Amino acid sequence: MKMSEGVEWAVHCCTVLAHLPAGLGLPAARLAEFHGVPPTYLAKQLQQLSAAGIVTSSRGRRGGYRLARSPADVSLLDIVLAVDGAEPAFRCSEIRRRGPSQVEDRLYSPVCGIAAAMWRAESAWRKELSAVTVASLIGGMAADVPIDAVRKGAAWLQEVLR
Amino acid sequence: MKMSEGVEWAVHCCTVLAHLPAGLGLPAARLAEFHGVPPTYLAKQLQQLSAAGIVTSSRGRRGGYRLARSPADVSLLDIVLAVDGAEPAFRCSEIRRRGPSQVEDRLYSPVCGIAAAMWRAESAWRKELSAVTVASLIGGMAADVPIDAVRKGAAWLQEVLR
DNA sequence: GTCCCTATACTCGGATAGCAAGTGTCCGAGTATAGGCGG
DNA sequence: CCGCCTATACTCGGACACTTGCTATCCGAGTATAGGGAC
Repeated sequence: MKMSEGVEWAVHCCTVLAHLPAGLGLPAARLAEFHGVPPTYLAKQLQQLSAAGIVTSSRGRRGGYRLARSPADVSLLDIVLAVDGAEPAFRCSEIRRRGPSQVEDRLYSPVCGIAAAMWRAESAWRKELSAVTVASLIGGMAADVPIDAVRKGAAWLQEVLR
Repeated sequence: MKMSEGVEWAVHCCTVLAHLPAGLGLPAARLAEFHGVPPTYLAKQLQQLSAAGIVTSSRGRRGGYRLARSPADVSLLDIVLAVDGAEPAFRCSEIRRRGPSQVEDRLYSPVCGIAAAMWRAESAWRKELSAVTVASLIGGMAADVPIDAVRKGAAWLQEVLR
């Protein structure tokens, strides 16, 4: 089981977008440049974030992406579901109803015990992810990202937005 | 993000194997028949369970698979890791160290805050899975599986083991 | 000097190839059994 | 009648195609801006 590579990019992009001055947007090409990833592919993830209502886009000159909501209102779970898909990782194909031991459909319990256990675990996973927001990530970065990197990033942003 | 289809099969197989009389094995073909899945592909999952030390196999006539440990000592997590791979779903590619804001490697904290949050969530997921064992699954089934299905399954097992 | 218009350059969005991993299958290596043969 | 030996049938294990979905890319649709011209 592996998560799409684009999730990592999308989360990083959101933390960058959270630092934009209100009303301004940052083009996908700039975000790709900042993170050193293929611009054309990153565009795809940003489109999915846009479709999910996490970011808004504006076209044309001086256009780009910006957060659609407050950083505190965007959870890690929101981003993961937007980019990686919302359907659960475990899919029950109801094989318990096949083979020589099968009986009438109406006799089975609504959910298989194995699927229930799997979904309980996924629920715990989602709960942890929903407890983390872009705002809290940025808060953690303050004590985590090298001060020089912060400075260089801010300078770059200044340059690009001009 | 999706889990391998084989995980579901493997878990079901383990619950069946737990019902075998001590010392006897059940061939992959019989397990496939019981669950109504492709025999040749199920064999692959069983090989992985065998490699992980969850089941043991014996070749030749009257051979087959049986649980290597007590059902209470086989967790759902064991099976998932064996079949679906043990590496974490989220892989951090350290993109924070790329682009215009990069600084010397030694200045960065050992783990990226985003990766830490992701792995915390995965840890919660694994914790839930490790709390469920084949034994507890079987216990739950007692109240969950139609009595007629249990009876037919037991009869089929009797027939096959003869 | 001010307003308007047009051309331009820049942006996103969806449609389009390439590739890796999961899915599905097959045949060869190995072993316990069953039957036959000799004692 | 008993024990041994061989041939057999059945099992797992790894090597081999195929398909799906992720990865990566490109070109067309749309828009704000900048510059020039008219008033």
